[in-house]
Amino acid sequence: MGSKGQQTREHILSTAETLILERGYSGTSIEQIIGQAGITKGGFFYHFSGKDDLARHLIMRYLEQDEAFFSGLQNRAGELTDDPLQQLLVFLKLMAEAMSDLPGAHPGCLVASFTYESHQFDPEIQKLNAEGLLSWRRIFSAMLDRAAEAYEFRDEQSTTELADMLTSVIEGGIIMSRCLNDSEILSNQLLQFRSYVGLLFGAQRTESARVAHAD
Amino acid sequence: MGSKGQQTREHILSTAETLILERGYSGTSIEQIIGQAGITKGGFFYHFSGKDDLARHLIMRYLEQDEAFFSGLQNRAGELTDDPLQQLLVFLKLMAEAMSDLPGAHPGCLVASFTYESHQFDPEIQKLNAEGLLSWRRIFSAMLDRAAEAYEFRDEQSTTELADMLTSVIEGGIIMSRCLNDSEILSNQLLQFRSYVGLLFGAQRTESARVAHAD
DNA sequence: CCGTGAAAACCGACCGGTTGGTGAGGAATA
DNA sequence: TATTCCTCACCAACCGGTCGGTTTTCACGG
Repeated sequence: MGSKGQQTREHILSTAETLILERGYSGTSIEQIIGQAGITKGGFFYHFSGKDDLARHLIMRYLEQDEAFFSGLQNRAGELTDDPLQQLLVFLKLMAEAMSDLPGAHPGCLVASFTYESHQFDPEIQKLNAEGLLSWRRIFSAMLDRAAEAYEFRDEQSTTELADMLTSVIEGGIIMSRCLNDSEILSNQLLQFRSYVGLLFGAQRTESARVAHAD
Repeated sequence: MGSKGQQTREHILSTAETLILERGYSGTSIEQIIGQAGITKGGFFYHFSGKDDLARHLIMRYLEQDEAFFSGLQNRAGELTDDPLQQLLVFLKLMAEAMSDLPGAHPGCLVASFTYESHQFDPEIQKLNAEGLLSWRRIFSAMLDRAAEAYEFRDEQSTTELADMLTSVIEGGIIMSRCLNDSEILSNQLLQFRSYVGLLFGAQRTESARVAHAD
């Protein structure tokens, strides 16, 4: 499949992503990337026109992979249950398990990394970054809307805000997991959010044990 | 008060913090900092022994300021109500208002910024960073514990996980607010978390009306 | 199966500019 | 006037990026 060039290109991208998540974008030199990837400067600049070009391809790749990951979980949840709320709860549980299964702490989110260095990037990359967040909002709020339609929503909580809360909890959980080097935190936070959703929808059980009883 | 030197030192620190939150630590050169602060390189190195020394003083300063901010909110909440749960809910509301009142999006959290560049820093700074997160966990879980003692906690949810959720929601909310340039997101996320706490403690309504009545 | 030629993939020396950092000395301050 | 505070010229290392040249790859005619 992938020609030699495509393989190298992909190898550069994945090496660069790892390094950048550890050291930041400005803190990662092209020399470090090529040293780690085992190629030379000329090889790098054959594949990318410059460092910004690398950055652009990095987020695009990251957003694609992330969306594939989410839709994979969504599909599995859809196979396991037909109820929209249950699908959401299963989705969250699966994600929590996936995060818990990671070897070591979560490597980090490229969108967050770039956001904390936003002045280094041209508007195009910043826009891609923001669109990533918005696409997650879309994915999550769509699931919430389906659940809200099937069940009656306890109050008029905006599904957008709830969707954003999931993103927030993920981003914040990643930071805490990394900083404290405790991979359980992110997973626990996802389950806390799941519990919140359960309470909001008035669902009676989330886990094997029951969690809440409304009113 | 502050002697001339102390003033300059403080000016360097605040200038550096602003720049670093925009551009990252590695992405901010000493020349940029001194250019913005209006001093020369020699002046900078009179106050700090190097860039890492600046970084160390930056987080220490940041953590101090942050703890002062939190305890300020806690005191105000303590003045307004005696009930521990109400204090927590007021605390969260005050924080949400403070975040909403910010001109533009939240400038960012230095702990998060450093975490996404962790390989640039020596273990001492990483430890300071982690201790910052742990101190927030302590502050928040202490408030939650007081509320849990006064009210009976619906289930055995760990207050530590809840405390971490507040930190997560703040960190994640900051990222979203900055990336989407929407200062309301962070504030909304805090209110979502407040609503979760209310539900967990069995409180039925959240807004200006009364918030909780135990069982 | 081989040879071949052109395009694709890669190398590494080199460049100008920037980086973090130094040190000798001058100005402000108390 | 002694200490504190700051300036300025300078440095070696490193940065992103260029470029002329070499190797690999592969379709295609023999």
